[in-house]
Amino acid sequence: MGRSPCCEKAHTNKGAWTKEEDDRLISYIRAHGEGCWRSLPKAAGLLRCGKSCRLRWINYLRPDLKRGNFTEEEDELIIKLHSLLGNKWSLIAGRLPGRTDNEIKNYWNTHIRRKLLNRGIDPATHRPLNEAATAATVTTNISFGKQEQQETSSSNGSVVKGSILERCPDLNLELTISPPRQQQQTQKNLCFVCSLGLHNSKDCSCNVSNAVTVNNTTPSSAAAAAYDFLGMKTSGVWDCTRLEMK
DNA sequence: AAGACTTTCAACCGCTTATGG
DNA sequence: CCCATAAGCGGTTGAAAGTCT
Repeated sequence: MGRSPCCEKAHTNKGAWTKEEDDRLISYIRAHGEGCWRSLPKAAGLLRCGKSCRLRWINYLRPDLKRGNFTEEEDELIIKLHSLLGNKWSLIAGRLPGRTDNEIKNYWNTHIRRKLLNRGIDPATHRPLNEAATAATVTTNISFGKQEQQETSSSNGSVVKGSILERCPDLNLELTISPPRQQQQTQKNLCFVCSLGLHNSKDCSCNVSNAVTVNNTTPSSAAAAAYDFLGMKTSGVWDCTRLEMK
């Protein structure tokens, strides 16, 4: 007994999209907005499944997509966010306006992985390769899912998540990162540091002072803490009570 | 010039999560 | 709650383009 198909495959096109299909999808969404993806293909006169339409729109046709090469700053941001979030491409994409999860995932697999390997860094653990080889089971990623949170031990007992939970039994590991789009609409000409939501950082060049609430810390100390955290400048022990960013 | 090999990235697949009745 | 359905996500695939020999 298999999973029911998402659409009637006999009557849908597959493979690369034609210019005409693109035009139909664009004009339909312009006129009606992103509504129900399942019913969209029929309404737009497309022989595609809703999933395919959604993907095409999100990854290729959306007008706010940046396209083009990634900048050095974007590279470094992706690396930092990946070290923090792991393969949560949609979360990472949420921090890079104009970039899609698919694009970032592809870019990671084709460029950044190699870049890190050339630096002698294991792309999976973000630790030096020789260290990663000897401590292969150590992970610095923060877990999100129920299943992952159940992983609290390993053969050598050195899983960071386990030790964090041991040291901070009340820790809420739910990490909420707000999308930057709304801020960017009201804050023009932000420096790179502030574009990450890290206002008041010592590296801020635009001097935008803005409230960043991280639990009970003051905005400025919270921002500084968050910067250190994202910049992995901690002295090896993360202040796990400050992980929640709203 | 041409065939082999490698790289890139759009698109697909199947699973998980969210939502509504 | 439970179930059905839709949306979202991450891993994977494969065609096309690029590079090497």
